[in-house]
Amino acid sequence: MGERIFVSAQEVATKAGVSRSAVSRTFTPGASVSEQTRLRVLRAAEELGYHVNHLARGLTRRESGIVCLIVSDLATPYRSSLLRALTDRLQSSGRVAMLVNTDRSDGSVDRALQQAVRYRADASIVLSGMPDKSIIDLCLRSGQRLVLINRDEEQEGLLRINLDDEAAAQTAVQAFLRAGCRQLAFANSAAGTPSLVSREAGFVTAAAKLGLEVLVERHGTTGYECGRTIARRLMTRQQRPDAVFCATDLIACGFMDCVRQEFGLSIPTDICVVGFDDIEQASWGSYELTTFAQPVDEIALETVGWLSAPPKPDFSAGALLKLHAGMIWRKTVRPG
Amino acid sequence: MGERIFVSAQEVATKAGVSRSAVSRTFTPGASVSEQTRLRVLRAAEELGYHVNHLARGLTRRESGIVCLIVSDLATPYRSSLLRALTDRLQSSGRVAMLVNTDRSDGSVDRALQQAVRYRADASIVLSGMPDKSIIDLCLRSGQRLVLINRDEEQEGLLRINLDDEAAAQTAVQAFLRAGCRQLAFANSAAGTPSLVSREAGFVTAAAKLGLEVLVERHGTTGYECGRTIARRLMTRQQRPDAVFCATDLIACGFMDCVRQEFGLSIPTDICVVGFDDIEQASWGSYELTTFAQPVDEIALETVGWLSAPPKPDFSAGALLKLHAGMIWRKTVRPG
DNA sequence: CGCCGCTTTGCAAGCGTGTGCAAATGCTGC
DNA sequence: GCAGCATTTGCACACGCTTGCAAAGCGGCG
Repeated sequence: MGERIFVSAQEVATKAGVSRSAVSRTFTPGASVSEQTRLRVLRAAEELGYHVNHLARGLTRRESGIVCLIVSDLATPYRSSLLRALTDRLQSSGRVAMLVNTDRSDGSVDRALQQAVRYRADASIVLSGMPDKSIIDLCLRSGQRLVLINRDEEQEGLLRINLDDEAAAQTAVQAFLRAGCRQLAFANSAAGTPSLVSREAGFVTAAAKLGLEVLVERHGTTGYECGRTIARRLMTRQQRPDAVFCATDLIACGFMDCVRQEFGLSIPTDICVVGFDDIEQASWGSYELTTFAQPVDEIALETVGWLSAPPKPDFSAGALLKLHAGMIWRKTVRPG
Repeated sequence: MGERIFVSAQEVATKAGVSRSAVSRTFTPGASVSEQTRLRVLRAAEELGYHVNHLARGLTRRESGIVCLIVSDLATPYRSSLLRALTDRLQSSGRVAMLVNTDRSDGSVDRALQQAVRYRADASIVLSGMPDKSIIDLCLRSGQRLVLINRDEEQEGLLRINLDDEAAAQTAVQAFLRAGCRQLAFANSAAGTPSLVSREAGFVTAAAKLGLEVLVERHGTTGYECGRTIARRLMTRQQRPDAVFCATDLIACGFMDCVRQEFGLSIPTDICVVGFDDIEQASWGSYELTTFAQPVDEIALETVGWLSAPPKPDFSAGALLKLHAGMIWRKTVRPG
């Protein structure tokens, strides 16, 4: 037990009666080996249970195949589905994902990136938090590719993927108008994340352009409970809203449950609701929430596409990608 | 761009005016270095932006610090919360998680474990699928620790963590009886996962002991839609159940939505429902589901505890840990 | 001042792999 | 049989780190 007995390329070489280089070349795609020795090596490797040591390989190749995913709120529906899409794409491109959970202390995004550097990750994908500029520099200097998803960071040399939150907000306003709503509201958490901020701002300005004011309410951390609390606040105002855009589907679910159960309202008759993310629960029978879909697969596709792209100065020098979040019509907004 | 310029221990050594060993020892807890040189090394390292290369360290130490998590259905509430607990505990024990998603093809659990061997992972934790015996052997021979969660595998030398599904099922039967239910049913998927199987078997035999028969319905893959379909089947039988134990909270949610919306029943007046897992949605206002809680934190705790334990033959030689799933009383079962 | 014991330091041999370079091999055409 | 060429092979160094071992430094005590 605990012997840690690995078979090395040398052993395979002796067993197959070739040099160690031959073994190495057999497992290096595109290297020069004759078919005959290749087969002999493969057979010997099979019998001995040999597997290339990727730590050693990463050491010499200066390319580990590791991509670091830096995530918080891992157990949240949207985050976990993005995570699934990313790992899936990464794996089918021959890479392997290293997962760093930054739920605990703050400043841990920086520590996560240091971890990535220590393991010589080829790239890091940040789904949460804002890394310090000095750490970003460290990563870039280490030749690490960096992708920030839904973050605002003006640094050059990295890929940023954002959604067109403003456009979505504008669409929401129009949908509410067509449904005949007069008093708009926005339900947000107090987290102040870039995407949340721009959804709110987009909604407010789009409404303002049409001469409408919106009641904005912010509270706590992004999630179900936040939605419930905001519903209570919003529905006890003298000016009750008849349309509310929730910054997140989770918030929307909480909002709807509270509004129905504690205020006896029915959706969309009394009040229209729109969410954002299109988590699985949004399609459940209790909600049937009209919402905007996070293009999770597209995000993953673009991300690992960029990782695989040759380092052309124009492309890999950094870019901002703005993806579209399409509206999913369900039953929480009255059709125009 | 893409220069991959790393600073090595040698450079730090020259800058600090010491030998390379001194640098290495500075970053090795418990090694013998004088405070004076330690500080000099740390300063030089800081200025140069040096970070120990964990690939190289893993090579010599024969201990990579990597733990491989093998998961399917990553985006599912229960799985993602278990994943969060595990990464959290792993990180605070100084390890790092490598995530392998086995959603795609079958046999991929085996490939995932091979991946773990290639990266010389210290351990692998399998949350899904059944690895082949030969691969398990490969892992054990490689000195890798292996943890199977909710899997049935009779192999020696690894840790298995299961829940006491039978006990939970028995508790459910009793709760239903106390609520005055007469016709029991079990809603399951067709996945045939060990935990699903033993929940069903436990429920059926516990009922049988009390002279009750249960209507068992299985369909499709474990999830919300499965619950809806089963509800339709169960509620159109001539013998309608008035109590149903769902193998999973997701199934229960689908079941409840369908039963309320398509059959106009109310819970728990017309029918009692119990789920399993205690996912976040179970506590949402639309469900308030009485269910059994997966002891996620305890699972994570036991797992990394075992990983850290010294390889005593009696303990680390393998063990079966049966954890308790406590009942969470909400509002889908009439109180006795 | 010399000896002893303890801590600190440097040397050098690994860990397992990739790869440039030169030697060896095989093959073709005369 | 031999020159000429393409392919295959082996040697040896490099990658960045840990660690056993012996030498060096340091302080105390007789």
